Amino acid sequence: MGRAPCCDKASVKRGPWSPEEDQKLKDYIEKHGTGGNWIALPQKAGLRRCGKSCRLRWLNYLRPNIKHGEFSDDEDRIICTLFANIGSRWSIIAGQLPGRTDNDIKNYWNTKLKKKLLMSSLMLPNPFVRPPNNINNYQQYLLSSPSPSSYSSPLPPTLRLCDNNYPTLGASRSFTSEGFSNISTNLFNIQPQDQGLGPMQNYQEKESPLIMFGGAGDDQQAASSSSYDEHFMMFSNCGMNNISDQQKQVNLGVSSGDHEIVSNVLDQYNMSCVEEIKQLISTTNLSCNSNLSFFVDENKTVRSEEEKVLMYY
DNA sequence: AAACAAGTCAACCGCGAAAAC
DNA sequence: AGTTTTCGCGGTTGACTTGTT
Repeated sequence: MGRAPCCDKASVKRGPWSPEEDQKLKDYIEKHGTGGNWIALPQKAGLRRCGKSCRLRWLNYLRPNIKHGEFSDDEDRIICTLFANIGSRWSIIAGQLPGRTDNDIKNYWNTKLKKKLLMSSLMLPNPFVRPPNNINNYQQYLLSSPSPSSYSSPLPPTLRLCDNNYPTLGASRSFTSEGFSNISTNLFNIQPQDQGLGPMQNYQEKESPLIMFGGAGDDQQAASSSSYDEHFMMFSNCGMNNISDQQKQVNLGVSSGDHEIVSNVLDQYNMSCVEEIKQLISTTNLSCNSNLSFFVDENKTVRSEEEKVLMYY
């Protein structure tokens, strides 16, 4: 036996709203408010509509100060950053964008922004590639890049999205996607067979700057305490399900120390995106069940990982 | 010009949470 | 304290529009 329907579907009108219905609903709510009862409202307002339908119509279309039309670059950036952090929590994201509705943002993400993001990810150079020594302005370096983008990126170019289920780097043998929004930001070149070897062995050899936000347990400690240097940084306390409180404390301690380390390292690279990354770190709630992983590597095999991104989408 | 494909977005659905009883 | 009702959310649908062949 299923749930009782909220209204008699046979007697209510469905489909697009007519201007007359809109006016009736608007007039009623402006005069009486919603009365805290959407189910009873349509009858009182003289509408042959389901209460849920009225609520949706009001919230998404009729209520005052709704903003329609193009999303700005700032709005794009807010949506992308929040999505990377909290996933498809549209109502929360909408809360940060006055005048926008969760439905609008969800549609915008699904139909446009996701693709826009992907295209910009494929077109822009890897911003974590260390600029040549004679270039001390990273913005300049990007502008002189041989692969300029015809797309405008809604994100700082540091953020590239891919499926968290793809093999992650060797540091992450205890890294899991449990409870993780299915988007994380990754750029890495580690092979699946390298997983489980531990972080330092792999990355020191490559002599590439790698900054990783994410990981847990041994990996995190190893990266943070034993041999961090300019080649490898880690910041996170993610993936800490099923471990002892004591271990959690260790990890949390490690990650709070890393924040400063990461900031210092980012400062060294003189990149235009540094402030955005710092912002991302500071706004990310790294709890046991939520995390942000962020892998960056200057290795030239980045392109193949981006093709995986394409497959995912 | 017609047929088809792809994109868009308003609206619907069903579920879990919260509130009311 | 347990049950029922309502709300709010995220995923999905499908009618309509736009683009392509």
